[in-house]
Amino acid sequence: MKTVDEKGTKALRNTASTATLEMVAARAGVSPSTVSRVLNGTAVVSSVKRNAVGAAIAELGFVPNPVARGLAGGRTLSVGVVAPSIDSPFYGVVLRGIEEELSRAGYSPLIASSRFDATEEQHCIEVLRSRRVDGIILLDGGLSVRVLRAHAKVLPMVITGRHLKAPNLCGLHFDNIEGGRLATQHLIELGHRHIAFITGDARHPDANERLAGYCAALKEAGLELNPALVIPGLFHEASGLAAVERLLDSGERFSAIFAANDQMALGAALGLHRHSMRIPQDVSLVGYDDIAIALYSTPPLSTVRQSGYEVGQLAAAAMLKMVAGEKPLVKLPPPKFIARESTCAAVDA
Amino acid sequence: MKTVDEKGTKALRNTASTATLEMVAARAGVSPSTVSRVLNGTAVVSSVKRNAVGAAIAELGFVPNPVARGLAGGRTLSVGVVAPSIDSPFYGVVLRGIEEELSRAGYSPLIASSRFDATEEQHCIEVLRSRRVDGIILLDGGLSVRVLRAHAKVLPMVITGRHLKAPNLCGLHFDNIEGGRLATQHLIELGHRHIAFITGDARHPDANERLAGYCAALKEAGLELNPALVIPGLFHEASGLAAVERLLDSGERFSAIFAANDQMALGAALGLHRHSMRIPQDVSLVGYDDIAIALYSTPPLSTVRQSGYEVGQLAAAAMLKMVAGEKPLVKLPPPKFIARESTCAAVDA
DNA sequence: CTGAAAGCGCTTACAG
DNA sequence: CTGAAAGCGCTTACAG
Repeated sequence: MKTVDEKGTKALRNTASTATLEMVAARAGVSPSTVSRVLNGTAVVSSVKRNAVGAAIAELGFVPNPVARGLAGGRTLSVGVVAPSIDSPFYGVVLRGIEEELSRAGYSPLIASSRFDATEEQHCIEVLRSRRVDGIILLDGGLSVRVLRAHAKVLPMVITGRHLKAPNLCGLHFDNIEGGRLATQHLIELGHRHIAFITGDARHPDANERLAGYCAALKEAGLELNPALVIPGLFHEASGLAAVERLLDSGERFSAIFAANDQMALGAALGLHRHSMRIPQDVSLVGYDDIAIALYSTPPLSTVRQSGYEVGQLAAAAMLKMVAGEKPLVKLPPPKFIARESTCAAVDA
Repeated sequence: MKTVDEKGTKALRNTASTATLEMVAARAGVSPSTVSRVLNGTAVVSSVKRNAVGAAIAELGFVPNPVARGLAGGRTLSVGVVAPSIDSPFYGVVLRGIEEELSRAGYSPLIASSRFDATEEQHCIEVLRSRRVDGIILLDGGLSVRVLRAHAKVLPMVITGRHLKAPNLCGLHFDNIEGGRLATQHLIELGHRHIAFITGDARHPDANERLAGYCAALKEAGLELNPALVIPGLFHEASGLAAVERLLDSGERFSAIFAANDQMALGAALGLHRHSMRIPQDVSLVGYDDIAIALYSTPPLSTVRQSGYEVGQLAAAAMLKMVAGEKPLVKLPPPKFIARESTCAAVDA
């Protein structure tokens, strides 16, 4: 981290809030309206005046005040983001992707946390709207399509985790079925026949789709689905740990575990460790998401990559398109299996 | 995640932006000035009018528009937060602490990421100020005291990772020396005599203080400091992994490793695993911070707890005090050693 | 292509 | 204790 001193002090002086649009107008010898027009490209302005305004802006170091813009009915250059949790390994990088993409365009995110509760989520949206955000990005919310549509009547909405294509409403959705299939296929190819699956929170579409992918892969391979090997989880580490305990208690035979996300896989890894079962020698383990720490778990976790950073970036880019009045065209990358060290060939293959 | 439907649609109607202060004034039969006064408690208002206003507010479901407030020179009820990174396991929960504390008081955080760069940090501050935030919380920045003081002249600042007590400026700082000492003492008490230390980024005060604590504990125990056992790290997993490789290459004898943060400890754990060294049987390992995943690493990591959530909460609370014109009184909890399963008695004790 | 004017929703001296 | 008025910094019809 570099140290800023003289530089910082200097920057302090010509701070954004000093110059106003009115001062720019005076300096350029035009009316405030004209300045506003060149700023927003909202009308054709003669090149002479346009240049004069440009020069005045540069000389004064003028930066439009987003607050005033917001009040005047224009854009606030801010977009609301409601995340179920701001400090999860997955949503954290999604937020980073959003923040970077947005700030590159001069926009700021206004982040609110719904704590995995739809009522809170609704409240967050209201708060954000009262702050005049130009649009709202919802990360995996629990709101119905009807409610979403209603919001989209008022301002552009981007929502992840769902397929949706209504006016002013854009859904970003990974192919979780394919991802679930990929992970399961990998295990099957390694010779595993008894593959346990730790589900995610069933209220989450992603969770059910990954399960569907697991089932599909088994079926394609002609393997029977053993319901006793499907253990409910809740997407967090503790539930992964508990799932392994249940699995072991059940006495069912298994040589591999596929957890519906990395956090549960990490919990499962600890559970196996507690019972002195080695990964992957005794049990192969696969997660989902490829969160940052997956690379540094011991052993490094094989997983399905679903880049949170990209989700964030694409969601922000879609929002930027929408506020610009253009149609967003989002194409999410397909899920990809990442083989690391938590999987190996089944011994009883 | 509960599903909201009818409820959501309803909430949509009486959205915050509908009623204005003017409407409240009309309904209560008073002037807008009076409404503003009861809203802000900025002057004594007769109880009759106060009640009338209160009733009107309730009936209309009025919520003041923060944007208008901001423009009018009042508070925006928002505070800027600049974090080196928004998706790190440590800063993530700090942000959550801030968000929860702030939103409880009706404030919203405006989060910007400096990407560990002081120039970026300066830029973030400017952006936040142009957005008229009521104050700024800086997480571990690289700005000089002079620059901070200059900013504090204009708006309240809270900064973590430093001891500072200037007007309008409040520093929150954990006792890292004590924390470093605690971790090292624990290892010494277990009989370890050759304890390696993986440092943090030296440009970070925390890093040096933890090192100082390590040195102090060795000295107190009458152990000599072996410089070859102090390996530079950068606070991320990769550097922890690399540090173990260097340590092993050096041929120095060691039975324990103390990493200046949990992320490096996790990297170190992988490094040891790669060389078939078991934790804690072959090498004891201690981290610092107690990030969420420390509890689920294999084995669960012994560490020094420095609650990021509390840092966030306290920083936000201090800011709330300052914007209210009161003196913040922050008392951080002392660091605490958390013994888990990555440490055990030295075999050659 | 360009200005003057009104207005966004609040706050804050200024007068009572 | 309370109003009328001006103003925060911009945008946007409305007229040319």
